[in-house]
Amino acid sequence: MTRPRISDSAVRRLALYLRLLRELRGQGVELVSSRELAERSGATSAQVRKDLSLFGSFGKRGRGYAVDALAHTLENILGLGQSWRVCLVGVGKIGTALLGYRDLAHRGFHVVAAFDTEPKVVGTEVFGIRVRPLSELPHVVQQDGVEIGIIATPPESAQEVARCLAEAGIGAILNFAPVELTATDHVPVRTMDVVLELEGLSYLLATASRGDQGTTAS
Amino acid sequence: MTRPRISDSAVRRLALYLRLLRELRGQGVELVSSRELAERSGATSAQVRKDLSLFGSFGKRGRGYAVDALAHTLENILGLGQSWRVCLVGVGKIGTALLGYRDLAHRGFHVVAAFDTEPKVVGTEVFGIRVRPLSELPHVVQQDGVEIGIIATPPESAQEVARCLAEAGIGAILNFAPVELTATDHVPVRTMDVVLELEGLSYLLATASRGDQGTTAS
DNA sequence: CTTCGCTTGTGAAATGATTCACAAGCTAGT
DNA sequence: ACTAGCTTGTGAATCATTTCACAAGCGAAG
Repeated sequence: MTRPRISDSAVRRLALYLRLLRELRGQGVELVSSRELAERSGATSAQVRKDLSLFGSFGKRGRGYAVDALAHTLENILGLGQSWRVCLVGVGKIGTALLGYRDLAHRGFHVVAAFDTEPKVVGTEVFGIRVRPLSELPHVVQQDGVEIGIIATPPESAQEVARCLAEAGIGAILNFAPVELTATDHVPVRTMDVVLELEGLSYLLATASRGDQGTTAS
Repeated sequence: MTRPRISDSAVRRLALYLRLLRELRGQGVELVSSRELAERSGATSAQVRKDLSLFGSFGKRGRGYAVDALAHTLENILGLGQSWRVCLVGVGKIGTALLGYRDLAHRGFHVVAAFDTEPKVVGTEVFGIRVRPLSELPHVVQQDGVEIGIIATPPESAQEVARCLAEAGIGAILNFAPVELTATDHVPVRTMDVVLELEGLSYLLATASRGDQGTTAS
């Protein structure tokens, strides 16, 4: 019941634990140890216990954690007991792929509106969602109580769209455009950038092939 | 010229700096200060200087950093002077979107092969890339020297594909399937998970709407 | 009822990352 | 040549996260 400051990486791990717990629940498993959760999530058992203990004591010593109860607790903490209304801005290739991604709805994220500026796209239906002109965004977000906005526009427009979403009272933004979004005070933004991830891998490859011919033991 | 251990987040920032530097270079800017880079990248100026100083001294006191020279240095460090060969496994919605994403090639990541198991897709051409049967993966990866593999399969197959890529001698993996990949020793994996990101935002929304009515100052 | 094996919960220690603060140094202007 | 105004590079300090290590507790078995 305490509400501690909790880091991004901790939240991510908690979401991962929840995913595993749901899977285990589906398999009829009733108890799971921190060691087991750790193995499946790539963390250490101490880390798992520390993460979970932030919010209280949910485990039974000697036995582990009750899968179903812990799943419900995490759902509460993460706000995943309820479902969220999401809107999508930018129905290009990525946007279309997202609209067709059934898992979003299954996991509680319902895309209730989509927007674009391109006249060829506006008015069409994509995977059952009608594409509206961007100008309707403020009205729809307020009217329908949209909580999360996904930006899948070209990078040039992303900042402007973010500002627009923020002004319309959106609660959070998931950004696929490869730019750093600023000036969205109070609205948390998370950016997913394929190229940036690839560049991170490039660094590892480059250092591995250069000096780091280490670990050539045996 | 030193090769320090460098954290993931630092690498990400360096890639971001590089992106900004290239933009500035395109605008004809020759010098940039740490303060300016910081503003545009969302970091602090001290952070920028610390990051850059890990690899040597590139700046001129009183003036800043030479845009072009620093860009080249970062390209070297990150391995982004060269181009990389990438293969894609899983030509579904996300896979198709990736194949159509021109920026990958522009940034030096060339998709040279695509694989799938679905008979309807195998043999077709998607955005100019012929889709091959998965069975050809080991041969192609070795023959063409593919360095990076992108997994865009359903989660059930992802682990198996990762193992296959690793055995074929791939250097790194970018994973879009919502599972933790293990058993790929020595092969770095980076996972991009839309749902996990949304769940992170969900946590923020949930805590914001619950107790945390703080910062309600006038 | 006692013992044994296993697991949690958690202070304390270690490690890692970021911020501070300032000496050193460059450039332009006088 | 000197001063004024910026900016870098970096040790030290702060802050955050992860790992360690172990007492406390549970349940099964005898």
